[in-house]
Amino acid sequence: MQKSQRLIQLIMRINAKQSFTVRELADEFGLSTRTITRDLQELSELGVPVYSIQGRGGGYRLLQERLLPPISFTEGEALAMFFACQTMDYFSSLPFGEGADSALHKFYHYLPADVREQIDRLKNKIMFWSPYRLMSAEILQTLLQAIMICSVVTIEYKSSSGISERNIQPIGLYAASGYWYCPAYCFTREDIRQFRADRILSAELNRAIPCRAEISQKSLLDKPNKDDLEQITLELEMTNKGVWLLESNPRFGTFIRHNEDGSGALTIEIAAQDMNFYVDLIWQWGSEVKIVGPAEARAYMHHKIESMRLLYDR
Amino acid sequence: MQKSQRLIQLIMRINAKQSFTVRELADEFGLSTRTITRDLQELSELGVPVYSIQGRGGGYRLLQERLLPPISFTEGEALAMFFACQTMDYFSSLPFGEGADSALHKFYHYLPADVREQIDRLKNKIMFWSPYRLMSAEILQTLLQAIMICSVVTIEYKSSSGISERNIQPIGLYAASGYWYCPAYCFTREDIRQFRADRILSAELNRAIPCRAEISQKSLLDKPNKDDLEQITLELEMTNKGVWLLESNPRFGTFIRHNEDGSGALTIEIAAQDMNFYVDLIWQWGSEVKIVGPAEARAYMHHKIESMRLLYDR
DNA sequence: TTAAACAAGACAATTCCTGTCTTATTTATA
DNA sequence: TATAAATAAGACAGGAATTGTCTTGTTTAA
Repeated sequence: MQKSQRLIQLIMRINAKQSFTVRELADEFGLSTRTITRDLQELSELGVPVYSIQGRGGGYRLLQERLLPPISFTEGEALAMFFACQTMDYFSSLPFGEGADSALHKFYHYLPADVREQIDRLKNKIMFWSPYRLMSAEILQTLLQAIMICSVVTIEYKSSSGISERNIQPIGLYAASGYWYCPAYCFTREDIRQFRADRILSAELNRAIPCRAEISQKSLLDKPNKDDLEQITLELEMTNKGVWLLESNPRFGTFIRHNEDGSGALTIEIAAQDMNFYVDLIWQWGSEVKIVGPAEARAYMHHKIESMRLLYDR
Repeated sequence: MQKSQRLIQLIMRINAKQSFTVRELADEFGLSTRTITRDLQELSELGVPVYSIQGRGGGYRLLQERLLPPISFTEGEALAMFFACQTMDYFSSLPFGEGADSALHKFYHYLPADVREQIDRLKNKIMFWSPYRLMSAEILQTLLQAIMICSVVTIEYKSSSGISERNIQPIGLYAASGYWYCPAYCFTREDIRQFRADRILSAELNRAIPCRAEISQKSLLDKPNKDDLEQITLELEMTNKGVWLLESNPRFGTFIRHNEDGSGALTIEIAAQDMNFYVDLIWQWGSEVKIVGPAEARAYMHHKIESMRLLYDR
């Protein structure tokens, strides 16, 4: 193998190991140590971040960084990655938010001029607005670490009824509609609960409590099994505007039955225990969406209206 | 310059041009055409996607793709890019969603084994859930194209009052709380309006109408100047739970005044024309958040309560 | 103190790289 | 149809770069 090709191979090889000795590589490539030494020197001059440690047990190390071998991306891919990283920029509260920022710069810098121009044209024209940056990075980081090493975390959680201390074993983290959520097994409630990360006031790894193996196996994709819960049927009627409002709602959109005059109706099966949640949700649409049944849902609605009257009628 | 280093230079040079002849490069590097031919052959064997066209006007071309020179990323950067691309995956309705997907695979494939393992451990544990995928990619693509070439678009828009046809000149695209929005100059209203992309039923470039230069200059960061609008002061009172609810709301969170008993109050300046919008927003919190003033806001609230009573009391 | 690493110079043998020359082939254009 | 402008690729010799060996140092953990 010629030198020019060997150098590229070397980059990949170095990439795969994080630490190695000259002797090792020399044997691997069937070359003398002198040659490998020279190659490494050259790579170093070309910007590959390796450094050497002399002495027994020494060797070459990658500057705790990893290289990527020369990959080629298509223009579309490069664009996509750029904007993807820009998105991450807004997730600065995430442990690797910082990485995204620096990757973004490297990426941008090495792009061919015309792709860069295209990006410039779009830069201020496309945005992913997200309020996630409001979160404290520290707590997310603790949660993330707990997920990785399957540890229990002691948190202070601020629920509507006040602040309480709990031990939880986090299953994952997900961002949805502007908030970070952490599904976790709660040792107090002895069940899986969703915690909103911004309501966790403090979080600390707690190694005293052994973690539950069956919990650490779970992934975010495992849906809680709601089959065994009592189901009820929610019936709604919508005005024309109500239809328009609900059409784009991922929860209800697909269930709408359209009437000829533009109004609509909707029937959906929900878990009985979620009823109040759904009524509160539907409340936001005011008189555009009417709850027809069940009676308990209507009763809760009446109750809400009554408390509004009391609040405003004096 | 030695061959090994020249090859890396060559990659970058090729990257910058999309098309070139052997002669050109030979002059540029001060080498014979034969050498360059050999180099290109070698690069081709190393996976650089160049191809040649023989005959007059021929030359070498990059396979309509662009290469990136060998960049090195840190482990953190690689992780960030991976998750960023995964995010993009959910934005599959975006024109470059597909690119993100393929970039993701390339990226993942070339990562060193232990970084890959780390990603695997986190893959199902961190997610960015977004409902953007519900959007038709076609319309977003048309809008995006219009933004790039500064063209007018004829759209069918579904507002609450029905479907209408309009000519608009898009300024940008942004994703927020699960929807894509397109701020654009509306030729019908003769003003800038926000269009929700999923309510655009069809979109077609319309080159017949000349675009407005002052509009194509605008970026998403240009905030509409609301200084000249009439301002009113909205006053709210919250229960303990109301405080808890509003704390995490980016619109109100920072303005809360806390009382000793845990309840709170809030004063915020808003544009008079946005009042109904704000009252509708506050409505969702029911009796936890009370509007104290101005009188018009309370009147609108009363009106909403009354129509709810009528709807449910018969 | 020793063994295991890296650091780097010198030099000859060898390999490879490069330019030149050559012959073909392809393709657009006049 | 001829021509010019491209690529494709073989052969070969001279020169340049690469390589291995040998050597002398230095650093560091055990």
